[in-house]
Amino acid sequence: MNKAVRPSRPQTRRQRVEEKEQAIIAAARAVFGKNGFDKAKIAEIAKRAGVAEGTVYLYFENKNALLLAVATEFYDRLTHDAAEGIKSLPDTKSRLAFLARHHVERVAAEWPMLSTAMMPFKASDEYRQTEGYQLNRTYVEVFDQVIRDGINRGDIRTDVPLSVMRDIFYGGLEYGARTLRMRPDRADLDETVDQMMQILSVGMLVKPAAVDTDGGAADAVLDRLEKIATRLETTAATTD
Amino acid sequence: MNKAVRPSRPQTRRQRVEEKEQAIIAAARAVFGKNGFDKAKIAEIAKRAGVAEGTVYLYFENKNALLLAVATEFYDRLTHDAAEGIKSLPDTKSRLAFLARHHVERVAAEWPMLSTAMMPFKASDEYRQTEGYQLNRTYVEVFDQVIRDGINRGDIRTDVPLSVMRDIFYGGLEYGARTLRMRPDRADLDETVDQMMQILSVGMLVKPAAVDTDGGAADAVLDRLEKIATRLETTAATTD
DNA sequence: CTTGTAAATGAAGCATATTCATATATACTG
DNA sequence: CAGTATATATGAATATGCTTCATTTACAAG
Repeated sequence: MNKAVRPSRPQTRRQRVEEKEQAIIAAARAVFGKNGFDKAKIAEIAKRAGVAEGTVYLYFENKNALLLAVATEFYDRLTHDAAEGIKSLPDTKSRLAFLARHHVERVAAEWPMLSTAMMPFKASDEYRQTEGYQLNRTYVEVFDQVIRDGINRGDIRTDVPLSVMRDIFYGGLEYGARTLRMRPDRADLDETVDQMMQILSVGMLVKPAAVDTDGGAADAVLDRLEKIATRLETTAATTD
Repeated sequence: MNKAVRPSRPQTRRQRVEEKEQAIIAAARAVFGKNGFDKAKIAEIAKRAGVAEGTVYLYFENKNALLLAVATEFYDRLTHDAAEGIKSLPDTKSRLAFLARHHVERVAAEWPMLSTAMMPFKASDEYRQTEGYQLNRTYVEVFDQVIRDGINRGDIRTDVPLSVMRDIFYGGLEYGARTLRMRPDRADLDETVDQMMQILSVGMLVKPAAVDTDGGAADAVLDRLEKIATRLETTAATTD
């Protein structure tokens, strides 16, 4: 129970433990971020966190669990900021643009960690059973909601499944982020994202111009079909 | 020099060496493919190839070099088949469709290997200096050429850089391939690729060409429909 | 002050990639 | 064909790095 606040630095025992846990996570983030998961040594993480090697295992079951902790913090922030960012945006297009900008910015920043981070998860066919998958799932839920909303508003085409849109959106952005990071000329982030959105939005949005993508052919077919159907329904009650 | 062909199994010394090298690569492909790079044990590869553990290191500097050998074979085939496949295709749109189908099919098939395969390369910021990057570069050159050609023909929009198109194309397809592989319901590959192309082509192709987004399919349907309607109208002579 | 418990330590254990001293097979030479 | 140099092969030894564990230290309660 709480007796009194000791004037010394660390307060209660529990608090000191939490602090240490944070220190280890912070150290891990730094070391993972430097050269990726594989090259990161537990020894270095321990040293940075100011603990013995064995202590790390008092807090995390193994190296993967440590990565998961780092990834969880990252995804929590990412998801939160994504959800927060679209709140004030009124239309589907600007929401998607925001999500794209936000994603690329964050991913490009934490690239070394991320590229390897999800690897232990993504590698296997059982990816779906991993916690890493769940983190990602929660994150992309923000995107999914924007799309569903967009469909209700009539902004988004309905002939392509959500999952396909999601894959193209995030797959494309991830590659884009990587390219951005590698480029020696450090091409402008905003400009690149704009360009990506030019392709993506045209492909996903049902815009007035795109309604007529096929030159009205589909409409003509549908019209004609309706007429025939009506006629068949009214006349022949005999079908096979 | 070639003396005479010995009737025994292995011919010249050089040939036996090459055979063994191939055996090791084949074993490595199998083992990498099973559970990815990390979980693959050199010991198992050696056993499968019928050599001692140390022998592997006579042929390949280390595990990474072995992966590179496997990846090189994969990419060589991939690149060759891609280049071959588009040769007979006349228009930009069908070429892109072919490249997409081809890519997804191959990537989905060799997923466990690939997902980890490029990881040791992709992880670092020096990716561009790796041989893995070069393999990829050569491969996507096929795509780049299709796009450049498409631009000359006026099929492809010019307001978005090639690199952006490339990233979205292959990034999207990679994610799509992964999803396809994970799906328990094993969604139809062709259908999924079609859907992806619906987004990608609208985004990349120039409008006028997009008037005919479905390659004239709608027109064909309409024609057929008209004929059927006419026939129905004339035979069952009951009109309203 | 004593003692039980939580927390921490770093040396030992273990799994694997890689190296190396040694052995074997092959080709060449006289 | 024997002798020898060279290429090839071996598997035990080494190195590295994650993980465990017996021991120690710090803390809180009585």
